[in-house]
Amino acid sequence: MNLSGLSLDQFLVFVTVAETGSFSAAARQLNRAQSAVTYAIQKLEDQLGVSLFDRSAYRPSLTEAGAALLPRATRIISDVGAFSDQARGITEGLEPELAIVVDAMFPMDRIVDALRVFGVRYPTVPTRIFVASMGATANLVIDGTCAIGIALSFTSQGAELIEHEIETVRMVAVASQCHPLAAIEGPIPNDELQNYVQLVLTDPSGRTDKRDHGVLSRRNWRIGDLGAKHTMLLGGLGWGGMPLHMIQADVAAGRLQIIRPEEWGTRGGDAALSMCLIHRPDRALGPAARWLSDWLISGKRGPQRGDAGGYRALVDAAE
Amino acid sequence: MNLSGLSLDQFLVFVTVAETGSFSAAARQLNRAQSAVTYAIQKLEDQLGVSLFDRSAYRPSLTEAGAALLPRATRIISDVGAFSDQARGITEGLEPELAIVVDAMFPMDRIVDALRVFGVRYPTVPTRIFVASMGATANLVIDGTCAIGIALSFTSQGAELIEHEIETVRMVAVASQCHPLAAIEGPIPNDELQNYVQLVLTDPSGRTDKRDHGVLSRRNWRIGDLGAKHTMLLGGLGWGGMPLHMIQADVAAGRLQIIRPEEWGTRGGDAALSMCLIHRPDRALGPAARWLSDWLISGKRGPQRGDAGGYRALVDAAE
DNA sequence: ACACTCTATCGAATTTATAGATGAACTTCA
DNA sequence: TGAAGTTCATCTATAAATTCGATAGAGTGT
Repeated sequence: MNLSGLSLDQFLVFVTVAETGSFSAAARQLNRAQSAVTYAIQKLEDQLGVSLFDRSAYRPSLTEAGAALLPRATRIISDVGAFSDQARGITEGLEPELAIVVDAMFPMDRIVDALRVFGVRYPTVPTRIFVASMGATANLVIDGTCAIGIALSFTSQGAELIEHEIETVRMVAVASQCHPLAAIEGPIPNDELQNYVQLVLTDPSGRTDKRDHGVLSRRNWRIGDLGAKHTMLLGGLGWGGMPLHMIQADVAAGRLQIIRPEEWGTRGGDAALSMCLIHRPDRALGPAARWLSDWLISGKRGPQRGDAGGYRALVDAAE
Repeated sequence: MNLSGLSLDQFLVFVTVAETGSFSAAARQLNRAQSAVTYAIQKLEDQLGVSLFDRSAYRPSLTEAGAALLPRATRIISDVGAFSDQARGITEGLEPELAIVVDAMFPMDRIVDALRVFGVRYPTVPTRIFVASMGATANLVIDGTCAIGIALSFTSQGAELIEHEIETVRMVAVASQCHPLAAIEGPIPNDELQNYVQLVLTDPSGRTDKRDHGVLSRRNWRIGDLGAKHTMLLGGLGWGGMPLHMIQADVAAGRLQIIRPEEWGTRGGDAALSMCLIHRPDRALGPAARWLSDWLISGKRGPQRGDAGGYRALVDAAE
């Protein structure tokens, strides 16, 4: 990698001259002698082999080449600004980056919504989002990969994790429209269900392997990924439980049909899983993580697409 | 704007040390003394107030802060590389940037396809795409705003522009499914059409105002924008001509119905407009513009989404 | 015509980066 | 376990760069 001797300062001077429209004005703005500005630009032009400003008039004007190169220079300067902003944030106690893990069953638009506001509130904190299933979610928090996680509450049992309930996800059993079970109205008895393949989300982590939740059929296909399960349900490979919010569109479009296993109905009405925000008690959350946790726990919603206010509304929401 | 005294060289050293995993190795790679590398990193850490490497072990390792800041530094370095690549391209005769204008009727995916390959062939040439209607297209080429344009051939008549035909666009008359005309099968006589509003694309530039193409009705609504015309047709406000490729999906979905004005049918079968690539004869095209022209004139297609080969195929297509 | 502002240039002073040498800590390998 | 080879921090002298301040020539505006 070769920088051909270019320096950041040259870019800054280039951008400043382009903005102010004059070498002298740029010098004043940068608190430097005008000759320093002239020197910097001349050297930059020498190094690039390109003339950036046309000095034939009283005030210099960008050449075609200068105009074409300016956007890249501006971007470099603003990236450097972002770099030092982030560094300053770190010195002031902000976590360098924030990793979170979200259970695949959790409605992703809640997360997207929160992160939209988060990005405005903490522009310098890079975030890393993992999506995992069941025990794997808690594991990423336990091993410290992620500062906070959103998981099914029972998956973190046994580990010392702090839980805050933030939402319940309604689970429904569904089957493809073309599946035999879809034709049955009303509660479906157990022994009928047992004739068909049940698609069961399996825990790749082994943390909850012992427990099986709502497994009614003898013929189980175990799938590690909720998206894959979704696809298989759509493909008519079997029946299985899904979070309501993920299959609502399919039900409305007639691609999937909600079915009512007898046992699910009696056992506590419709199945509702409670999702918790979890984090390790022995690791203090940084300011950004704390803010995001509070936001999610409080159930706040940011301004929605189509709301009035635009970016301004985001800034307000971020306090 | 304050750069807090940061220098590009520091970023380069930072990235190099992170890549090589050692101060000494970085020094060798940069052809500098090891003390210079140590000095650069120390100074950077001082300026940021953040420790970037943990030197407690034999080999330095990135601190958490260093790891978080590294991506931004890498990006800055690569942006600077792009900047000097672009500058070098300009010195070697590449045009600083390429502006083209495309008639709204032209199938945009042809352009997107060409630009995908173009972006690989000429990564340093920023492109600017205008979309305009009728005479406005030619005007942007005539006044020099755009080096090349894609326009209906008749819109450039009278001006000295070089034309190359590259494609014909089939025009069809359509009306909303719920429009009375949609119910009529077979050719529709003129005096029947005259009872309904015809939506006519108007030329905002005045270049082709004299000529009216295919205007059959007495009741005309003139619209300056093809997308708006599309929307109005969908809304059932009238009938009008549209490029076939733009309304095919609507016809298939039953939102629009193709109708057959008697006069259109007799006058030269189905209306086909020939689209030309145009440019000024008195302005030599730069290498990038010439390449793009040749590509479009030759009717080449780049690798499509879903084709094998991925990025490699793009590079091959770009020669 | 006059005062003002602009850019280019020059020399001197200052700041900054660099190589090279040295020492302490660590790794590797026999 | 010991010897040879690395690695990084530190120091000094030197080389390179950037900066200022002054000056000159040219354009602007009143």
